[in-house]
Amino acid sequence: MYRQVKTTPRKRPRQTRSKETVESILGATARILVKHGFDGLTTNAVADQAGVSIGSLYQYFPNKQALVAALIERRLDDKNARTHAALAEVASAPFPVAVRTMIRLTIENYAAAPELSRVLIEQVPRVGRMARIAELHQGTLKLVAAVLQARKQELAVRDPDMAAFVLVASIEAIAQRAALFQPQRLSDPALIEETCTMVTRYLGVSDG
Amino acid sequence: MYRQVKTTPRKRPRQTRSKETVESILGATARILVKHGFDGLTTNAVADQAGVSIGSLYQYFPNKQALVAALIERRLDDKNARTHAALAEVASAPFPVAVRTMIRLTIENYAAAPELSRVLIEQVPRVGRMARIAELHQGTLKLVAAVLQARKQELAVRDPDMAAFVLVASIEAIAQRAALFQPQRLSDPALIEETCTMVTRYLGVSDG
DNA sequence: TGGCAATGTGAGTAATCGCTCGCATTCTAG
DNA sequence: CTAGAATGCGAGCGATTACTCACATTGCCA
Repeated sequence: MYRQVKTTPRKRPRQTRSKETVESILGATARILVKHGFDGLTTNAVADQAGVSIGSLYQYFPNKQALVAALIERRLDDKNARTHAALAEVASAPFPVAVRTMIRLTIENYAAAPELSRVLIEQVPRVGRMARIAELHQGTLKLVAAVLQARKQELAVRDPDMAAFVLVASIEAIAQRAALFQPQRLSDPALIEETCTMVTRYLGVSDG
Repeated sequence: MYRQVKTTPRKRPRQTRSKETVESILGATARILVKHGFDGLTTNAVADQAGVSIGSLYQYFPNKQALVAALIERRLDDKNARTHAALAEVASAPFPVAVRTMIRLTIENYAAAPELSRVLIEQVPRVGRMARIAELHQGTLKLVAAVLQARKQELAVRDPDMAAFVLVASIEAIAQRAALFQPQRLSDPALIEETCTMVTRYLGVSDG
């Protein structure tokens, strides 16, 4: 689709002040991206918002795309860490508890910054990271499938891989759509309840 | 987020040749948008691809955004017509049949042009139509909720509105993710089977 | 056939914006 | 304290692209 651009940093910040500069730049990038999209994300606007000079910006980021790539990387790392921690936490919990926890955490994750999530995903065809996303996503599916496989005796599941795919897609979509389009549902306990109901009934476990 | 741009046509094609011109322009727009994204969608590139002059393009479209807006409109109209036809078709069918039909049609819809679907949705913050999308989406939710409400006696559903939200989000996400990320699943009968299983178990009806 | 409406053309303009580079300032270690 | 590394600055350049406008061609109807 797109020719890939280099997003490797030119220089890495060593001093405190330069680390703060980079943080300011990335913070400004996120704010502008959410508010104005990629079109409104001019490097001069970022530098202005961050309170640094345009030359400083280019010290640490080789081009505009690299700004966005850095945000994407951070977000993927964060999400990956959270997912693994959550899965580790519920690995041996009873299914109803595990299901509820995963759903709750997924909703919380999207509720935190729905617009930023959305707009960053949209930049992927432009700045890269599709392979990383696919890899992390596959990783999550494998973990979920492994959990389903290990406890297949207690579940009404035919194919753990397919079940993992269907469930992950559904839970993520419910969380994302609520966050983006129906934020009032985020504070309605029924959102988690109904999502749990759907999952537990599908798995054939009673809704603890 | 964005300042809205005018996307009203400057002139409407009357003769066959001008209608063909407009079709060529929109066809080229779709192809370039899918292949290169909005960045690569220059009006000169569209005119080249369509085999028309840049001046002709501006005869019918006041600006670049209007090209994309026209594609979005078409897609929304198409999807809306399909959804309503499908819902009318299954309104009185037994639930297992109705569920299977809706899932199959949703998957087929996304399977037809997954990349174009994705990239058009992403242009909405840029060219408008969010209100229209929300309206159509609400319409679909209301229709589904009405069906669930009308047959609540036979379903294990607590709140038809919430159930409609959860189901529509899930089915659409499964279809979209399969189409975009795991196209091999599109030809696997288990995809429809498992999705049907999830829905019918959630609704508390037997999986005809 | 002729006149007017419909349609098509594309060179060129003005604005925007990504990015550079020469210079200035601050920090750190010997 | 000094020298060199680290960091910051911003005017300005060159490339790109959305769009115009004066002119040309085709279609249709009386």
